[in-house]
Amino acid sequence: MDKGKKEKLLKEGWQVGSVKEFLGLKQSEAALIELKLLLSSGLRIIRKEKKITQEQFAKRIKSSQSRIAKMEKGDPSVSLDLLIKAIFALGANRQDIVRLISV
Amino acid sequence: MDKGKKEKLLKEGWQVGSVKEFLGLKQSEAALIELKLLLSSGLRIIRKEKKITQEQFAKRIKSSQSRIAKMEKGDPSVSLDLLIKAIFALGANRQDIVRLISV
DNA sequence: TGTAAATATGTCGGATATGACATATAATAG
DNA sequence: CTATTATATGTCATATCCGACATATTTACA
Repeated sequence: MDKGKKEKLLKEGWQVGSVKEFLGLKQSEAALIELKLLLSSGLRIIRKEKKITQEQFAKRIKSSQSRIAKMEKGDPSVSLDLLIKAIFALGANRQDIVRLISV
Repeated sequence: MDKGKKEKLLKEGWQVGSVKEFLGLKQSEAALIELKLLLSSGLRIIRKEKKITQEQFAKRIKSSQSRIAKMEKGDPSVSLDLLIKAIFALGANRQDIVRLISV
């Protein structure tokens, strides 16, 4: 490939090395899902430690029981924002989050 | 407060200890914002390490330059999901995320 | 300086996540 | 078993976030 063309392609985003990066995108999707699952199960564990029901917790954070259930089940409709907001609302701090997602 | 009433209130969410928990909610909001800011600046650092512009990066992850700018500036319209997806897309892994948010 | 590249800011229509609700299923006691 | 309580699942209207675009501002460097 000639130099000028390569530069142009690079400027446009990928093209050069695109297959690898396509995999990269799928990888990062997978990494995000893994992360969410770690937080989902962490949320459930912490809530149970606090000995409250999904319904009680939902009222505290002005959400709904069904959404809490979805959070803890790793439902794809649940955002990272909501998950982490919920974990913080249970009294956890950043280090607790770190512990949850470190393996 | 009599026992039955307290149980009923607890069942409804907070009421008992509500001021503390109100603060707790604001605290968790603050914690979430702090977290996002750590990731925002982390994203910028990693992108610069990779020596690519916001525009190039945007094309790779099928986003837009303006959204990348907002991510890195900690704009409130940017979700945690998008931030972390972007960081993963730059080749980072979970441990890298952990490093970014550990103080 | 000037000027081109990079980044920031504002806005918008469409896409996705939200709480709420109904209802189904599972778990726990009596 | 069978009530009662807890959790799960499906759906919906509204709220929020998204990429895209236009444009302003900042940065880099001749």
